[in-house]
Amino acid sequence: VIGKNVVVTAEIHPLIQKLSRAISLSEAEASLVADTPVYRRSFNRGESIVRQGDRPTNCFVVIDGLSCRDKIVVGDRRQISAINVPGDLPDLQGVFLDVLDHNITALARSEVAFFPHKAILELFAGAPRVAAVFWRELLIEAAIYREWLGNIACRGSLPRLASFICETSIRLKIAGVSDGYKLMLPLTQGELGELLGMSLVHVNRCVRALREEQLVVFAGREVLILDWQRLQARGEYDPSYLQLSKKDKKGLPLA
Amino acid sequence: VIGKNVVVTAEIHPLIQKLSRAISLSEAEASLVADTPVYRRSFNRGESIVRQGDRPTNCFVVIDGLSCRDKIVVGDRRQISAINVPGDLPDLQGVFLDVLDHNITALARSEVAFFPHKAILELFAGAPRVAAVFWRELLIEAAIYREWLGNIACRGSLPRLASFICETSIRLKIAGVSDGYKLMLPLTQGELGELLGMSLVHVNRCVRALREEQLVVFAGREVLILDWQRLQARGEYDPSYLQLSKKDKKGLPLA
DNA sequence: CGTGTTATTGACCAACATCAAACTTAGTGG
DNA sequence: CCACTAAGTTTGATGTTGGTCAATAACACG
Repeated sequence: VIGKNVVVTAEIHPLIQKLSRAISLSEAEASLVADTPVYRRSFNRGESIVRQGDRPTNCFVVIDGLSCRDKIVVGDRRQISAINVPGDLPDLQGVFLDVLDHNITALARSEVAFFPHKAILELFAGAPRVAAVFWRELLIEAAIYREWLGNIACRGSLPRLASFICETSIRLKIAGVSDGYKLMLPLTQGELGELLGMSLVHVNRCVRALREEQLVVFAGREVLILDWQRLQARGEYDPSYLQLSKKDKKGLPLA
Repeated sequence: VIGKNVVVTAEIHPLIQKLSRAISLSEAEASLVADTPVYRRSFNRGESIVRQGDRPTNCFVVIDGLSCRDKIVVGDRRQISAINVPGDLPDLQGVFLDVLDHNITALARSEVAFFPHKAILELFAGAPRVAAVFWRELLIEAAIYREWLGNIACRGSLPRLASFICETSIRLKIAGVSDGYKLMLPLTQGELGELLGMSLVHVNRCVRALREEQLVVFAGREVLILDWQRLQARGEYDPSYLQLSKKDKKGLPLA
């Protein structure tokens, strides 16, 4: 739990850190945020941060690492519906809805900061600009789902994979954990398949195709983008749904 | 524009009507809501209510009719990513994000009530319980997207169509415009295809299959569910993501 | 060094897309 | 009321994408 004196604290309050990226907080807002108690916890790859059926009383912000939303769909098939990057607040759902309909699972060792629902409700009531940041993020999350729907429904497998890499590159770069070309993405090809709605075998074929086209190299838990523009073209990727600011776009050769 | 005296007004303020279904408004809340000015407008089938690229200054609540979110994905393919039913507030996006990344198009003659962004922001600041209603709805919308992702990615075409009918039946029933068995759904099979991510021809075959299995009849602009339970089974449909209350479930033989 | 996980490749097959054409329905104007 | 048109539906034939099965190779970890 962090005290009032934010600036000189060794550990910056994770919510302040997160919000400062989006807006510049006033003194009053900052101290309001700084008052919300947090406790940090780490999760290893494969661990559930929250589970389907849970009725959480806490919410959390991702400080570091990578996680995903997932759900068992039919018999044994798992669907991954979203990737969470540092700065995300993936469990707003728990604040407003009773019971969780999916899991959030760590894909890499992740550090998260929990804080009580009550705190975030008070924050929303007391600092509308902070609430607006979260409205925006939730709306962008919805826009990402729509984009994925379009990808899975309309595009072939290779553009689908290419689009995913483009999107994730941008999101990791905004989150400050990638330069946009070298991505730390510890996903197995099986997980990529659960994400993109295709079989493990076919993911492999697409990965190979992207390598042969000199667009992307998959190296263990890293992904290297060799040619951003051609990759974007291959994925017919238009990032407008991400609502990027000019600052966000810097450093990526977006068409 | 509606005055303060809500109860005796001939036309009930559409937002009050909408919110009363979710929570019981206090006097103070009701009068706050009643103060937000609205103007109504009708749209014919095929008309855009808002368009990709717009920077709207107004938001709207659907009073009656049916509409969808849609977007041109690749060359000429349109993807429909969501259906809006009466009571929905589909353009919260415009309040918090600059530019719209998709259209909202009327699928049947629709009546909507517009009100300025400023009004809804004031409402959120002044009535947190009202804000909570909209948080919930946006989160459920996101849950619906996730469910559709799972459907398109994991399930065959017939369960996909069956699931869509189950979901829409429930949503129309909650909206108060269907008994859950007879749905007013003026979608062409082409539109169903854009919605489910399959070709018009294949939609037709699935429609026929559902008819032959005596589960659903498509009659012009109406859909009749003959056997809810078997339809649900055929679609492997689990509505938990809709966060239904007990009241909502009444009248539908959900497993 | 062995054991389990992940990646890679090939062969085969099914679901669904595409193409093409006939048929039905609804709307329009004479 | 009928003829005409446009939109939507239905059906068949054919082709392709990507799934499934199966086996091997490369790693990773104790």
